[in-house]
Amino acid sequence: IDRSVYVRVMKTTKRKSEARQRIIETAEMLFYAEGVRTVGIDRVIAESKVAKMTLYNHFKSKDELILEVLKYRDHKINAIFDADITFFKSEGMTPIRALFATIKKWFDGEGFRGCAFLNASAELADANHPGFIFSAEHKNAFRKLITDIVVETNGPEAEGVAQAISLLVEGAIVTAVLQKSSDAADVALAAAETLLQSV
Amino acid sequence: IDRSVYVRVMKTTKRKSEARQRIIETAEMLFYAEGVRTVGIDRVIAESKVAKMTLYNHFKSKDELILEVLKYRDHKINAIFDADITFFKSEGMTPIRALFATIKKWFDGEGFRGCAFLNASAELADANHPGFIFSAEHKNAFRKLITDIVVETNGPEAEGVAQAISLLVEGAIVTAVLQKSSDAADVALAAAETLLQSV
DNA sequence: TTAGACAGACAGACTTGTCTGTTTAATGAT
DNA sequence: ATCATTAAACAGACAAGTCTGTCTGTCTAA
Repeated sequence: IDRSVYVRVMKTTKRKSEARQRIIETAEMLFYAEGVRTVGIDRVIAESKVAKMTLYNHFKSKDELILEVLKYRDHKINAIFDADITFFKSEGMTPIRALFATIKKWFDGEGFRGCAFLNASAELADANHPGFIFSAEHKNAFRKLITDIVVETNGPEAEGVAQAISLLVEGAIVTAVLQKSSDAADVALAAAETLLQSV
Repeated sequence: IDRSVYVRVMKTTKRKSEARQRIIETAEMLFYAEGVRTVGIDRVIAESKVAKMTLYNHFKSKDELILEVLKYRDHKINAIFDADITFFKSEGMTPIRALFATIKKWFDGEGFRGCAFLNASAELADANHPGFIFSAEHKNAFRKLITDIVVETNGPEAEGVAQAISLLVEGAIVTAVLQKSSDAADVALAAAETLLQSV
């Protein structure tokens, strides 16, 4: 392989990723805090200190930016959940309790405003929007995470209960937002343990 | 009291309510189907066949219209739920099963797009917006409805379980939207009955 | 030298909300 | 029974600001 090509690619990639990453992270923050529709492109470029054309060179439209931000948040939230669950398990919690401790910590975190994917799908209000479709996929993956945790301790016969626990978690998320309280996480955990006992 | 004043008030009220009601019903339909932010005032006046000033005579701003539409939908949905639950109970279902039959029917209904109040609070993205506050109150009332149904058959000691069932229902709503399926209602019912058995 | 980032003007469509003038329908008076 | 009055509704232009997306030109760093 021609070395100069490799160097150019690397340089390009590196420079690219700096501005692009700044845009993504700023947009993620703004979109989550104030909504993907409320926050305009001008706001994103101002706060990420980027030229407008830089943004439009990396993303062909706002809709594409929204999708990329959701993908970024998907990776980020998955990593946080993995790390937190691992930590709580290392403290001696059962996997289920570690899951709900992670959720409660999330609810109590500064600036918690619910699930970015539920919010985005409500805001987009269009089941064909790539962001809506991606949100549905994210939820499928999240349900699988819960299923793995349930099966880990209660065996494969508890797989059906995992579906119900997923509903408890989703319900707790939207309830926590409207109640401005993380109490729903406790209610959900108690119910989840009751359901698991009945397997 | 001066009779002419009374007459004038009546006339005013009656004329007023016709255009106002048309606006409210049209806006409810549009807001639910496409979102309160996506649908503009021009769209509402065009489809309700009303002059712009007529709308602004009845509602001082779009935000006020949103709030009034949510109040209208609150009454409407409560009436539908009451009627459907009563019907399903008359068919011999237990109150809990009647509740979930009503929910499943709602999910399977044409144009189901989730809970208007959850959608609105996500779209408004502002916990101080009157529409957000009203949505929280609506959810409190809905949770009370569930509690009453649970207590009706399982006694006051089941009140705690009602909180969990509320989470199952809220989770089922958002899940049904993303999965484009009413299956979540069945999962929620099965879990609710398990929880009630353990009281 | 060259590709990307920066800066900012600009187009064009869309937003909410205001304003003016006309039409409609119900009432009270003749 | 007809006519004048009056309040609401209709129709649509308009202001002022927002939005996304495009374009041009300069700067920077490898």
